[in-house]
Amino acid sequence: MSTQNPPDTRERLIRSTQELLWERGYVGTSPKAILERAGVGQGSMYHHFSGKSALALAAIRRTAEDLRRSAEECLGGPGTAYDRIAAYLRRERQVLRGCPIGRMTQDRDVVHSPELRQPLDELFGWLRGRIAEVLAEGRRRGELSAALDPAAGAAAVAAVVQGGYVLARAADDAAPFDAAVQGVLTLLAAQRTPAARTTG
Amino acid sequence: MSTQNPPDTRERLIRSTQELLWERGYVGTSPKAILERAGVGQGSMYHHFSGKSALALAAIRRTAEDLRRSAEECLGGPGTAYDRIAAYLRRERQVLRGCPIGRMTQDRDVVHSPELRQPLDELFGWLRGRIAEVLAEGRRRGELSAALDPAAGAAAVAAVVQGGYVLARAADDAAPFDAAVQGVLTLLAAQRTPAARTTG
DNA sequence: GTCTATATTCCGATAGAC
DNA sequence: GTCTATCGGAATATAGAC
Repeated sequence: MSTQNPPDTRERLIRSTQELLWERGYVGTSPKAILERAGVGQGSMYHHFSGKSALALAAIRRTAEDLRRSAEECLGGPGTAYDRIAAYLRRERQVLRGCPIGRMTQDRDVVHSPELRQPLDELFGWLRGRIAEVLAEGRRRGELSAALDPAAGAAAVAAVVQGGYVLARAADDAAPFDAAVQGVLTLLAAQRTPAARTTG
Repeated sequence: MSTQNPPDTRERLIRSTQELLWERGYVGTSPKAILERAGVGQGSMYHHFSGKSALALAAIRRTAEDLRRSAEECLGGPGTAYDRIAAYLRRERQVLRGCPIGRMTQDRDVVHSPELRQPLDELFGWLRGRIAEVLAEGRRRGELSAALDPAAGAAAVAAVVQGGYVLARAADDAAPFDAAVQGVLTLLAAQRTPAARTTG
């Protein structure tokens, strides 16, 4: 826990690293670039962190926490299960920048390090579980068909988001992301029981 | 077009690059590593290619061609529209290695280069179009509900595959990929008209 | 065509002054 | 705590022999 005053050196280092990891990935992010963006010298970084990987770990954990909070805002919101999934899928995103955590899965040094991979595993594990809860609740309430498997449906919803980023970046256009979201929502809407179709 | 005899130097360079781009991405792949894997000297590479990016372009194009052929084998196969989508989603994959083309979308140098991004755009553009064709055909034949939008459904199917890789790599486990595929197939199965439910 | 030797720059980390 | 100076090694490319 750091002091919550004006961003100190340690805090600036973490935030610079969060940005750079998002933009360039782990391999593509050099300590030098981090220091320049943070506006501090090399000595500061090695005073606060043992090296690049320790700083990356702090940055990845911070980003994962932020994403989790942001997802919970939608998934824990009001409305039917379908409404909450739709809110999550349609929430504002910088589609062409991709997912700051999802991108880490394409970085060899990250997935090969148990420490660095752990926050990724935890975030996506939590996300799939949380979406599955919402779907299961919808089923219990009679909003959604009993034929829907919450765990599988949740994995599909989470995958559509991550894959949507990939398709959008390949096209340099957010349209494929939006189409994928629309596609899975249409499929999910068909799982609603007649009684639940008053919204959406 | 190269000679199709025993793999010559140029061919070995391309294949080494295909492997390394898959394993390490563009930024993480050095000419030195390519040469060592191909078993040739530095001079050979700069004789056949102008540099790293030209060699990467040849490798990416080759990989995209291979993936396209492989996808067409499933999508152009026999059976109902649902069967063909299911065959594509369930075809054998090295899930934890990820998609060799999808991973390129997380590489800054690749998406920022119009030349290097083009094969990615073409492959995923073709894939979404091809899946949409299959869905549209299924709708015309009365196998699938008229409520299903082929383009959006196709984007969702393609996204589930790409996102499935991301979830699996984060978990270091293929299970989330399989769950996502199962999830979207269950949703798609619900779009089949009663007459088409003799298979699957 | 293919090789080795070399050039230049950047990487990630350490040393030590202030 | 923060800075600059420096290290050993790797990245990408060029030069030039064979």
